[in-house]
Amino acid sequence: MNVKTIARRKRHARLSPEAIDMVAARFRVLGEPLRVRILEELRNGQKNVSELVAAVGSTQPNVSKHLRTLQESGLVARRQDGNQVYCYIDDPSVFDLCDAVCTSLSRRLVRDARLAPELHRAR
Amino acid sequence: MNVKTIARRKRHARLSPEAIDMVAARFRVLGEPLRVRILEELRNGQKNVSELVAAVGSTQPNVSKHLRTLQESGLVARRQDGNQVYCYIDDPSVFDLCDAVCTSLSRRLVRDARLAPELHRAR
DNA sequence: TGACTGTATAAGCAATGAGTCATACAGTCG
DNA sequence: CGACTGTATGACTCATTGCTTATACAGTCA
Repeated sequence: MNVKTIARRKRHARLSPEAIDMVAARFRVLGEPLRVRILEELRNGQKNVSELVAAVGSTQPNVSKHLRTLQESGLVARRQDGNQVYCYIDDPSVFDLCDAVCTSLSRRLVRDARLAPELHRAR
Repeated sequence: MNVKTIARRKRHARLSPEAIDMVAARFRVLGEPLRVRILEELRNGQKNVSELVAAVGSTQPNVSKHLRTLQESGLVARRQDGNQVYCYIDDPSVFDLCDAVCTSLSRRLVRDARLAPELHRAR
């Protein structure tokens, strides 16, 4: 696929199969709670792997693997400093996605609450 | 979780584990190429199941199952009309997500092309 | 050099989920 | 009613992937 195929895409034009695969792949990376958690932790600044392990409450190999996934997708970058590896957000637009989803979900929750208020009454 | 917990979330405040799970779940729904394809097909208006099956080139049971997933996540709604079931977008903000990902991906592709132009030269 | 810390990787297991096939169900039409 | 069409569901297979454990590798410090 030409490099700028996606960029040049007209509004509402059909995405190519390759483009759809890339879009779905990006969403799939964000479809894992632990990875979203890691991104949230990095939202306030870089952290090294150990700090992330402690912050998200998982094992070091597991966090390391998720960081690899996040890096390969271009969302996170890593910088080695001596013994440690510092991770930081490489594509801040990912937070726009998260915020948009939060907004959409909260709208839905409020709407559902209106439809069935008895299920959501404060305790 | 209180209904408006997500809605009231402060900017950069930490998301609750439940909120993170919900966000990841929404992304996971979008992490399947066929589902993105179905959403794209519905972008220009409602379609019944048979039309979707023909449009996306999959089997009827498979499309039906993905439609169920899309409906349960609140992205798509269905309306029965006689023998047929018409599907339509129930949360148009999903296209904002897709477009944002496309923009991000194209930026990355262009950037990578600058770093390694020989890999992206037009054939 | 050797001991230690921080990170990455490999192997194995278990769960998830996409796809297929067969079939059930519902609506229409004769 | 029976035949037919459109859609949903259940059972199954297979590939993917998250997690764990053990281990390898790299950097630091004595």
